[in-house]
Amino acid sequence: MKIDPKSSADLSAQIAKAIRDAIISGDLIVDERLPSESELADQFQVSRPTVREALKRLAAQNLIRTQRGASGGAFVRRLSYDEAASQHITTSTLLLSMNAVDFETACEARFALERACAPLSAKRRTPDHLATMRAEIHRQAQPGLSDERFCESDVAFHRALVDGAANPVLSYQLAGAVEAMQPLMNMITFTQRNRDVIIGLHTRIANALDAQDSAAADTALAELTAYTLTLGEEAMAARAAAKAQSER
Amino acid sequence: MKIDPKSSADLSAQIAKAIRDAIISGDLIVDERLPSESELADQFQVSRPTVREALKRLAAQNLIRTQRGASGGAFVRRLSYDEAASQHITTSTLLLSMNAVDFETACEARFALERACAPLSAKRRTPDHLATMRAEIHRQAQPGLSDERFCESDVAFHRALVDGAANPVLSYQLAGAVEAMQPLMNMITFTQRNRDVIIGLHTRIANALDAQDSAAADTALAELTAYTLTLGEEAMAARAAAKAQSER
DNA sequence: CAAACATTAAATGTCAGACAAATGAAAATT
DNA sequence: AATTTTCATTTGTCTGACATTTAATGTTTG
Repeated sequence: MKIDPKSSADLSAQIAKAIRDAIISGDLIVDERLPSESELADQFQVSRPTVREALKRLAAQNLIRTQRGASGGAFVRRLSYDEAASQHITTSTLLLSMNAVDFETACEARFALERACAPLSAKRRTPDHLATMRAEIHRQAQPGLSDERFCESDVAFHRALVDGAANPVLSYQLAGAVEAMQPLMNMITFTQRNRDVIIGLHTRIANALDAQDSAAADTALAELTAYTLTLGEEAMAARAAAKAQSER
Repeated sequence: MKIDPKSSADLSAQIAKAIRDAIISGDLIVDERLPSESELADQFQVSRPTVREALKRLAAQNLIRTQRGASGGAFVRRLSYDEAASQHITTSTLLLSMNAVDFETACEARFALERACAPLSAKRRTPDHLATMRAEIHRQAQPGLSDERFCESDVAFHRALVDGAANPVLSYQLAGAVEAMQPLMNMITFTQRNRDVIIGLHTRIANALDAQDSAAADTALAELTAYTLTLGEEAMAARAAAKAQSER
């Protein structure tokens, strides 16, 4: 584990990279303790604050955890699915908002990926998944539900669908696509009619998964994709019109 | 933007969270300059090293960039697709290796997602994508190619397939699934016969996309999935046998 | 002897102040 | 007018110190 003193990059960035590489390559294994900050400072020939900045970078990526006190220190952390998913969601959300990704692109990506899960979910969904989906459908039908809550429930429904595939890697990957859509979905105003259509399609999807009918699930998902796209287009058009109005 | 002095969490973590939230909520926009480190230290009532640790956390997530000198400082950074994808790949790879994800699970996830891209790719692939795929197929057929290079080319082929869908969000999401599989694929020893089968399937996929025949592409991908799975199982069985041997 | 308590050492968390290095802008010079 | 010099600002790094947490050790006591 060495750094290049001639490099123009920050020392803390170099040190972080050196340790990160050691973790990725397997030189440092899960729950192994890193040398203390003073020892690392000696090893890399830098001061302790510089080492600390490097460790904070790694902590931000959930690669290490630190513990105070005697026999404390920095330990290589086992990355959990939940943590990885939450990181992934944050990054995806920021990526979409900062690059002004249009509704169509995000929507297409999300539903394409979800349709990939449907056949597996039809095969493996448990009663638990079905119950979650039906509970969310019920919630979506409640009168007086705000648009935001409706979207939240929509996300929960689709996550249950994805989780039904019983593949944690798939769930992790999909979490980013599904959750990152939420800010975009929140721009839509859902009329009662809109909701009825969506709830109807959700019900068809749940029934199809219940009957382990993969083809029916796919058809319903395709229809939901098309419908969501038209809703999104309408919302974007309405926004554009409102903007033109305010600028006049 | 405030922090809770009573919280047990590190001050630098709290400050990083406060700034991160401001970025996510849109209070801080792309290319906006943050206050200088001394000013932030005053605002949050902490010392400059503490502020610096917080900023390094954000830098590790590519949320800010820093510039030295007069009129320098920390600026909110636009997250690019490439950066987000590379972060996603690192996280996915670590997640798989640290949690000892089995070949079957990862493989299933990867191909399920890829098959979701195939219809879109059949519709939109450009001559460029087809050329890349054919070039990689040609590379895969070269004699004396190491297993590692073969896998590398395989990844390049599949990324071209995904990119053919012309949906950057999809490409970003898939990058994690495809690249993270590489370490697992590297455990496989590809015989000439194995390679021939894979190259044949790759050719069928390229031809199908060329002909914009989505169904044919899906069939070939399904066969490739099944074949890769058997190869993986054999490799894992061989590994287990070798281990049993060495323990005897 | 065992359990409760006090002590201690090691480690991270935080702070204060200083200097180095980079950099853009203003001032001085040619 | 163009070039060079100076200068103020800001991040990068270092030194040294103190606070806080925590486990291990030692001590006392029932």
